[in-house]
Amino acid sequence: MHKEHTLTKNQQIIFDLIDKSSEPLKAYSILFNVQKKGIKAPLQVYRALDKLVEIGKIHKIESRNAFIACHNSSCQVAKATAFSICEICEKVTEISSAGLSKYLANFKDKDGMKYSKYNLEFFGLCKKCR
Amino acid sequence: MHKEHTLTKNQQIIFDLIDKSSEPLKAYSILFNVQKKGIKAPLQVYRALDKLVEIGKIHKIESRNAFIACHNSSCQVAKATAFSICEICEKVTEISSAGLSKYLANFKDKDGMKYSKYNLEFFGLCKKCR
DNA sequence: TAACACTGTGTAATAATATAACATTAATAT
DNA sequence: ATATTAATGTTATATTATTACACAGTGTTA
Repeated sequence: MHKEHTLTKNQQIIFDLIDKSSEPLKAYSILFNVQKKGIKAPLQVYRALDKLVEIGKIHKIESRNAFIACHNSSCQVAKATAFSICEICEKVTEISSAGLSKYLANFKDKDGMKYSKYNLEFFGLCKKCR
Repeated sequence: MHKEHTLTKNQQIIFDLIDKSSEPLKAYSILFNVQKKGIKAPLQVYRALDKLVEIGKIHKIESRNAFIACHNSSCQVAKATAFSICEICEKVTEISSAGLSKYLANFKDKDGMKYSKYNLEFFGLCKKCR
C-alpha cells in the first residue's frame, strides 16, 4: 500500500498524465503534453518524475526509458517491480504475482546476499500479437 | 553455450575492452578508449555493441546504460539475464543460478503467458559496502 | 562474370535523454 | 520568526543514441 503523499502541482499534473495513459510515457513526450499547463523545461519534468518514482506512484521501464503509473495496490516495496513487455506492440503490463515477488525477495545469491529491490522486465508477445 | 561467431575488427576491439574491464562500460567511455585504434564515431561503437549484445557476448545493464561481458558460460538464452548491482560502489555481477533462471523461464503471468527473455536487475549493497 | 543480397564500415549531422548550476519561492518544523 | 527542507523556474550543457547516405567486402547464384 502506498504511503499517502500530497503531490505538488507539477507532480500532480505529470502523475495525472501518466496515470491516464494506456502506455508508458517518455519524458519529452510528457514535457510536450504539459507545456500548455506551464511546465516548460525538461528539468521540471525530470524532477517530478524522480519524486513520483521515489514514492512509488510511478515506475520507470528501464529498457524503454519510459514511465508508467503503478497499478499494483498490493505493492509493499515500491522498488520491487516486474513487467511484461510486448516486443511488437510495446504494451507494458505490471505483473502482480505474490509468488514471483516472494521468490525474488527471498532469492539469495552465491554469497547468501538478499535483495529487497529489483527490477524485472520480461519480453515476449502479448495475446493480441501472437 | 555461445555459438561461435567470428568477430569483425571493430567488434573484437570493443569486445576486448569490455571483457578486460572490471566494471560495466558506457558507450562514450568505450569510444574514448578505442579512438587510438581508429574507431572515431559513436555509431561505430553502437553498431558493434548491438551486434555483441545480439550474439550474447555482452549484456546491457539497462538501469546504468552500460555494457558488461557475459561470464555466464552456462547461459542458454543470451537474452535471459540477471545481475546484482551495488548501489554504493556500482559493482555489477552477473548471476548464474540454475534455480533462478528455471523459475523465471517457467514463470507464467495471469494469462498463462511464458517469457523466455527477461532482464532482472537486483539492487543492494555488496559485501564490501555493507 | 555480372547481378544480387547481405553485412559491415566510415562520416556527418542530428535526435533523444538527462543533469548541472544558480536564483528564488513555498512549506514545515521548532 | 526564523531555520530548514523541499520544490520551482530558467538557462545552459552533458550524455546517450539514431538517421541518412556513400561505399566496401563476401558469398550466392544464375
